[in-house]
Amino acid sequence: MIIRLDLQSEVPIYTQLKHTIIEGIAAKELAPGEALPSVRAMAADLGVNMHTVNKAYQALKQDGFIHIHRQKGVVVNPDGMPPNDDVFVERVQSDLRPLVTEAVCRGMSSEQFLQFCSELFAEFKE
Amino acid sequence: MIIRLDLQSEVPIYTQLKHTIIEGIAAKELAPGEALPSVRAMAADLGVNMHTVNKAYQALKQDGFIHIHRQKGVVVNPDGMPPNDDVFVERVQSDLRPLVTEAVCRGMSSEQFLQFCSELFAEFKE
Amino acid sequence: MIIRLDLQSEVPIYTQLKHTIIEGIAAKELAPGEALPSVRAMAADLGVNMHTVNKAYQALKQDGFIHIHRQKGVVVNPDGMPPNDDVFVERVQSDLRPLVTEAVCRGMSSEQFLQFCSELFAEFKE
Amino acid sequence: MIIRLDLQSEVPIYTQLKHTIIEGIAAKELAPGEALPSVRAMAADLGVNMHTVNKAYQALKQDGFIHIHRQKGVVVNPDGMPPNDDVFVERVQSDLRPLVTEAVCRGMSSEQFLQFCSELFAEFKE
DNA sequence: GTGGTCTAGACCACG
DNA sequence: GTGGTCTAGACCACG
Repeated sequence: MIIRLDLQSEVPIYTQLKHTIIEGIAAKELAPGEALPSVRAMAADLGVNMHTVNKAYQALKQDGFIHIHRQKGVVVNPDGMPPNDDVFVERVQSDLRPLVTEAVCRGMSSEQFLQFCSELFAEFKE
Repeated sequence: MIIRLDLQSEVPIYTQLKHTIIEGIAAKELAPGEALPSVRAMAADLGVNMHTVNKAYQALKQDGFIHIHRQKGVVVNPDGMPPNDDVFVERVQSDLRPLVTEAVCRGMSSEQFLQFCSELFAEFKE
Repeated sequence: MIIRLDLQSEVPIYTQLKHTIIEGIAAKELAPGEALPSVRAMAADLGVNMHTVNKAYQALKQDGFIHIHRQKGVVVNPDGMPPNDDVFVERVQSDLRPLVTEAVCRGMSSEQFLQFCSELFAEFKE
Repeated sequence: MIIRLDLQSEVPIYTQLKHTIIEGIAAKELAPGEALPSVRAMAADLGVNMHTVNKAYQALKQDGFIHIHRQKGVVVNPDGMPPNDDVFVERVQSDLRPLVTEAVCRGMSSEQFLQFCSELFAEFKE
């Protein structure tokens, strides 16, 4: 799994890393139960600090995407992913809102917007 | 136009304000050429720091949503909205990506996701 | 509010700080809406690192005991405390279990144990 | 005696093992003088590291719950359990304190809390 | 070896 | 000024 970070981005490195790992799971490059590099190994790989990786891992653990075992190290949650619950639905809706309103202002059609969404789903849903 | 800010949100207040104003334009509550309250007045209204309002206004000006005149004050861009250009398209796609990948992981169907997008467009496109 | 930390303790400093703040709320020394010292001020007061205080604050925020505002700084949750929910009930039960089993082994009577609990409640419930 | 470990728990495995063995003694599943599996056998049974079992056993020996003989192996202390001394009383009180203060904050009644304690004692005191 | 905790110190976004 | 992020480096508990 190739991880590319944009150190110049507004998006914090740990958030980028979190997103990339979730993307890796969505793309089935990372299977449930599969091990992730240790905090130190990942940090060395990416050339970032251990704590930055740890922050991403803790956030992923908090959300239920990964488990952090004392023994096995870090693994993708073998019991499946966190659910499509109300909290997530609300987050999707509130994250979409400013994107859609700006699209409306700029004259991007709903068709084009939906097309982008569909293409992304197609990229991950085999 | 009623502006509700969530002071506990992770989203910076100036970003929330920017989003709300863009939403106001999308909803046609704010028409091109229409005046917005001065930085000072808006700050007093919302009970937030003048710096915060100023930052939101500057960002909106930068993106072409509003004009800031010394005399006429702040107005919604009378010449129309900024375009649906490549930069925006790329931003939409890169903002949608982490949302869609997490949706895929959590088992939210593309149909449900697209439905949310459609509903948002329906809310603003009369 | 006087905070005493035991730097030699097995209990991490940030956990001790978390406990002390919860105790301060239980003792009504800290009222809902009341401000706590900033991360830096608290760290300077206690002679510990900013990050250690921040970790305690983040944990308290996560559990709903405090709010961290960009503007007002850190305040005791003005909307009241987190609820006595199932998760807490289970935590109480699972934390009590090893304590009670060892008490049984050592011949501490349930009367004495309950007495200790009652005294603690009496100390905080006015 | 069935030992269930939660490998995902925050509680160290050796602590969980220690707790379980003390619980076994409290439940009279393990009688004074009764043999426990060797470090090696226990580790194999539980699928954990020998170091982990050894650490639990050493801690139990330190506290006076078990004896470790070169020849006879590991046995529950035949001379009875460690006493209900001041050190234990202080530990009970200091362990109860953060639990009770959080219960007070969350609005758990002392009655409910005491009830949980009583139920646990009832489970072990026949 | 691995994650957890802690420190010291820096820069930046936010207000 | 305040919290958020990030780095570099250290020690320790756990396994």
